[in-house]
Order: sequence, then C-alpha cells, then structure tokens
Amino acid sequence: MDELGSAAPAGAGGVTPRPRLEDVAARVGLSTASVSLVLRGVPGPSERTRQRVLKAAAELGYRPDRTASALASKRSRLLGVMIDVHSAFQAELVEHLHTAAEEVGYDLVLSTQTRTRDESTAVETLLAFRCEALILIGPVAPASVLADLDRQAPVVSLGRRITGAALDVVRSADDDGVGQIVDHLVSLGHRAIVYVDGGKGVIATDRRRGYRAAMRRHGLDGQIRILHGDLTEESGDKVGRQLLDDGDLPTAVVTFNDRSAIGMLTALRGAEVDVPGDVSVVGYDDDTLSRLACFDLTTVSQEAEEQARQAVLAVVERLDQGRTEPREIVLAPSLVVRGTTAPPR
Amino acid sequence: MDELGSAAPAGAGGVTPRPRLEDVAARVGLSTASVSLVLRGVPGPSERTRQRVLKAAAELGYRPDRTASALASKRSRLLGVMIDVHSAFQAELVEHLHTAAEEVGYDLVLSTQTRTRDESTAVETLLAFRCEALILIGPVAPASVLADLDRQAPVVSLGRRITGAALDVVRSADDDGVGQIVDHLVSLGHRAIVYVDGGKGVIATDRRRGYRAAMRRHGLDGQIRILHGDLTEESGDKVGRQLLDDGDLPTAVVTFNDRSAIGMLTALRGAEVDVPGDVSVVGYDDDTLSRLACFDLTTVSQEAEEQARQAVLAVVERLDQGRTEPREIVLAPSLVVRGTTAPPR
DNA sequence: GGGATCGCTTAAAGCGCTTTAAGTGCTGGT
DNA sequence: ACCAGCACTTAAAGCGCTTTAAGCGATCCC
Repeated sequence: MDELGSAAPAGAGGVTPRPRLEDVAARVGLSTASVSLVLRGVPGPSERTRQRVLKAAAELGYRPDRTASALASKRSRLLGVMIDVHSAFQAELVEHLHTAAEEVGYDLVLSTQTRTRDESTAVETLLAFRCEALILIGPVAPASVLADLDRQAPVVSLGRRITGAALDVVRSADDDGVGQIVDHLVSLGHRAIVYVDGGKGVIATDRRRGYRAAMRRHGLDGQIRILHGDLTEESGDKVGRQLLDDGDLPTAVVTFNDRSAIGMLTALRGAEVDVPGDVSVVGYDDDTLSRLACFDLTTVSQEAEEQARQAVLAVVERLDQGRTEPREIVLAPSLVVRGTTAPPR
Repeated sequence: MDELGSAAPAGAGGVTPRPRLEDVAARVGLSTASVSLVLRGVPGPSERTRQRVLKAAAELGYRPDRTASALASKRSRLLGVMIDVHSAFQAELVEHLHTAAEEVGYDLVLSTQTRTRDESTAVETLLAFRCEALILIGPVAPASVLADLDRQAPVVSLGRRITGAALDVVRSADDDGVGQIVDHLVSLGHRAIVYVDGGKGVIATDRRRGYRAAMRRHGLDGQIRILHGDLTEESGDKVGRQLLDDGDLPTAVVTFNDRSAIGMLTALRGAEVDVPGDVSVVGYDDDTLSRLACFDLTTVSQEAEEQARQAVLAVVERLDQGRTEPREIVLAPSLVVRGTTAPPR
C-alpha cells in the first residue's frame, strides 16, 4: 500500500480524503481535462504532459472514482453476474469470468441468489449498479422474462438452453456429454447401462435425451432403463439401495451429476459391491468432489474456462461491436476417465 | 419484470433509457428534491405527496441510480467483501453477510481472490467502488498492511486473529473448538488421541494449541501426539496410511479440518478399520462435505451466521455510530456430534 | 394586524469525473 | 505579413442524484 504524503488525520476516526482529478491537475498545473485524457490513455496529450501527469498521479496515490466516471461517461464497464454461491462449479465459472472480463477491460459485479434472495432481486441489484450486461448462470426464469430483461441490458444465459427467446446462450452440449459416457462404457463392454435421472429441468432433459440417443445408437434400445432421481447425494444413495434390493444390478450406472453418483457409490460400496469391479459408476460435472481420492469418479467436464471466455466474448460483441442478432454457443464437454469405470466382469 | 410504457425501440440494439428522478418529478408536478425525499423515506413530505410519488415511481418502473446517489451523497452504502471463491465455508459466510447487511441498509460488493488475482488487487477494486468498509475473510496480508488499509476505510478481519494492529476482528475461538472435541472424546473414554496438524497459519496454531491445552487439562500430557499435515484430503489420507503402517493406531484422531478428516477416513476404512468402532475421527469446520451421509463426520461448527452478523455489526458501529477503538469479537464454536465418534473398544 | 412559528416544497449548488467545442500558440506556405 | 493547419490544451456543460438554505402559505398568539 502506498504511503500517502498528505497530512490528513489518519486512523479509525479521521477520514483521509481521496485525491481527486483536480488535485493531480493542480499539482502539474494542468486542467482536469488533460489529466483525464492521460489517465485513460486517450491520444492527444503530449509525451511530456503524459509523463508529468502519470508521475503526479502516482505520487498522490490517485485512483479514479468509478462512480463518478461511470456517471459522467454513462459507461460503467461493469458486467453483472448472477451466481448461486453454493455451487462449486459456478464459483469456478466466476473465476474464469473474472480473468476473461479483465482482459477486455470490464469488471464484474456479483450478485448471489440464496434462499432469501431470489433471482429477480439479484438482477435488480445488478441493474442498480448500472451493469452494462448481465451474465446469468443457470437462470430459472421463463424465457419471456429473460427476453424482457434483455431489453434493458444484453443478457447471456450461461449453462442453460433457452428456447424461443432471442438472447445469447453459452452452454455445454449435455446430450453429447452423456453420449460420450455411454460410448465409453459400451467400448469397455457394458450393455446393461442404467441412467439415474436428475429431475425435470432443462439440463436434466438434455442429459436424459443424450442417454436415450446413445443407447439407441449402439443398438441397446432394449436396455434403456431410466430411474427417477434428483440432484442430491441422498437421491443417488436411495436409488442405489433400490437397485440392490431389487437384486437387479446393471453392470454400469450413469447419474445426472457427480453428487448423485457419490450417493450411488456410497450405497454400492456400503453393500460390499465392488466399484468398478462389479459395477461401473459415472457422474457428470467434474466436481471438486469427484476428484477426491476416496471417490476418484469418472465424469464429464463442462469446460468452465471456455464457457466463461465465450460468455464474455458474447457480451463484448454486443456492447462494443454492435452485434444485435442473438447467438447460441454450444461447447463440447469432455470425458474424464478416472477410477470408477472398468470392463464388466 | 414491469412492462414499460415507453415507446423507445426495444431489443438488442435499441437502448431503453431508464427513467430518472426528474421524470417521476415531472409526472407528479413536483421537484426532484421532493421525490428524492419521499423515495429515501426522509420525513418532511406530506402524506399526499408521498403517495403520489410512490405511485408515479412504480408506474414508471423507476429505480434509483446507485452511482449517481453515491456520488451526490458521498455515501455508497457499500461494503466490500474479499473472498476466496473456492471455499465452501466462505461462500456460506457471504450469504449470511448479505442478509445481515441488507437488514441495516448496506449492499455488498464481492471481490474474489484467485490464483491470478491477489489480495491487494482485490482490495484495490473494492476501494475503487467506494466501499465504505472492508470485510476481509481470512486475510493473509501482514498486520501492518491491514492497519494502513484501515486508514482508508474501516477494516474487519473475519476469521483471522490479528495481533499488534488496531483493527476489528471477528473470529471463532479455534482453541476452544478443539478443546471441545477433546472433551467429547475423553468423556467417551478415549485417552490415546492424536492430532493431525494443519500447517503454520495463525488458525492452525490456535487449533494445535487448543489440542495441547485440552490434553493437559485432562492429565493426558503423556498422550500428546501431533502429526504433521495440511489442509487437504491427500494429507489426511497420507497421515492415515502412515498410522496404519506404523501399526500404532490411536483410539481417536482429531484433524485440522474436515477435508483432512475425510482423507483420514478414506485411508482407515480402505484398510478395513472400523470407524467409529476401532477408531473415532473428528474434523473441523462443519463443511458441506462432513454432512454427507457417506461421511457423517463429527466436527465443529464455526457459527458462520453469527460471525457474519457480528462483522456487519462492527462495521455499522464504526460507520454509523462513530466507534473508533478497535474491537475483537471471539465467538464460541460448537461441537456437532455425528457418526464418526464412539467409545473406544 | 403583525410577527413568529410551523409544515411543506423547491432552487440551486454541488459530488468527481468525461466530453465537446473552443481556444492557444506554433509552424509553414504564399 | 497573413492565413491555414496542426498539435495541444482547456472551459464549461453535463451525468442523475442529494442536500441546504431559502421560500411560501397558513396558522397562531398577543
């Protein structure tokens, strides 16, 4: 941190007034206009001026006031990101969004949705900050609401497919991801491959469809078997016990996500079933969890970094390059083979 | 979302200009000053005026521009929060900070520190937003740097003890937490209680000290045994294997955190050791992980909600009530008994 | 009736910055 | 000499809001 040269009273009580543009202007005997130009890197000022201004600004420890410059320029260079703070995957996305945004000169404002703070509240907050665009991670609002929002600021839906509304979407091909899993299992020799479903969301629908399509592609129509489940460990565990009780174990189980897969793993191993010896288990998301040595789960990665990069790119195209027609960017997920898959006995 | 009555061209290209204070003032034939007063709930305007303004504002879908009001009032009502986006515990804290801040009329700006974005960059960003105070979660900067920072805006260190610098600290009594664990184990009949360390951070030091003190308190000085470890599952696993190899199993293992405990659990169970039958295992943090059915780990909760509440309270005391002398608030953690502890055989 | 008082409303001056049109002082061409 | 053109620099007008001092009737009291 800089040592400030000012004589203002420091400490908890006294407020050290921040240097303003005017202060650095006074120090070099120029107008605030010139200083502003220099500091923003706008061409015009002479080299000599430039140097002096930069020096003075550094000496004073000047840092521009974003609120003032946003007000004046009518550009906040702020991207609003709505995130569910509980999801490890979303946290990872945010990190990549940060770096991607920084590269193109934008900053992020995060708004979290929690139990007490729903999606629309989160979005309101973002708009009040004058965000120029919104990146919504897995929004649940209906397409029409999102389309309305898009009227106020460009919206990109990250991770969720949106049908029938003209807005940007960046997502991963969930059906393809599950397809890759099935391909992998089939190539290992599996035929009895069960799928544990993830509810009725858009994403769950895509993954389920991917499973069905892949099974058919391999001529395993007769083996298609979908069990009801949701996003939690409990559900995986429950479905696992059910399979055990029925005494009707498949040779491989594919679950909606890693959490469900871990529940399944617990249930099977708890019943002395060898994974992957007796049964192979595959998850989805490449969660931090799945990487743990005690699980070492075969899964599918959603390429968080690339998704983030594309989302920021989409925003920049609309904000800075004037694109108006919506785009949908679908990335290919990639299989991560770990220790829970093996040829059937 | 509201339907706006404006005829501005909507859609991706056209910008719908937001209604301003002036617009709602014009609609009711009043000055912007009156409207501002009403909207901020300042006493003065008559009831009739109040009603009319509120109605007009609602009809126009007016929402104040935070940047403008921050600039004018010189109060942003923004609290800067620095967070490591990867930590589940920190994410939980943020959620509680959000609700606590909202109750006292503040909003949060989050700045994440990541591999590519260090603590000081994160803090710079927060200051540029004109945050009135900073809540730093587990800051690593030296006390002197934090003290300097405190000169620009009140700083609260959340979770980390700070010695020798005059700033607010809100944290949990880590030594006491580990003490409670040892008490619990001793009351179950354990004597051979091993502690797996968590490195050389401030927090690790406190927990280690808590272990030592508690063992001594129970007259188990001779049983004190501290194994080297860190914050990861891998380390727990490694130390676990080591214990197994040495053939020198204690009846109970206490680890620095839940992650390490889970590694330990994996190692022990992988070697057919019954937990809690043969060995009891206890973690620390009450992570989401520890609650999973497959672990069901006995651990210690850090009372995230209360910590958040106290941090916001501390900030408000300084910002709105003029407190200047620093305070340290130490909360008592609480033991969460689950399924990995039992009397020794 | 006149001044003090009260209740409500508002004009106007910023907040710290950006931006545009209008300077300023040069050089160089004629 | 004179003007055009150039390279910089700056005065001044906001951005959308807050805030203070002043304004303005109406009421009250002596």
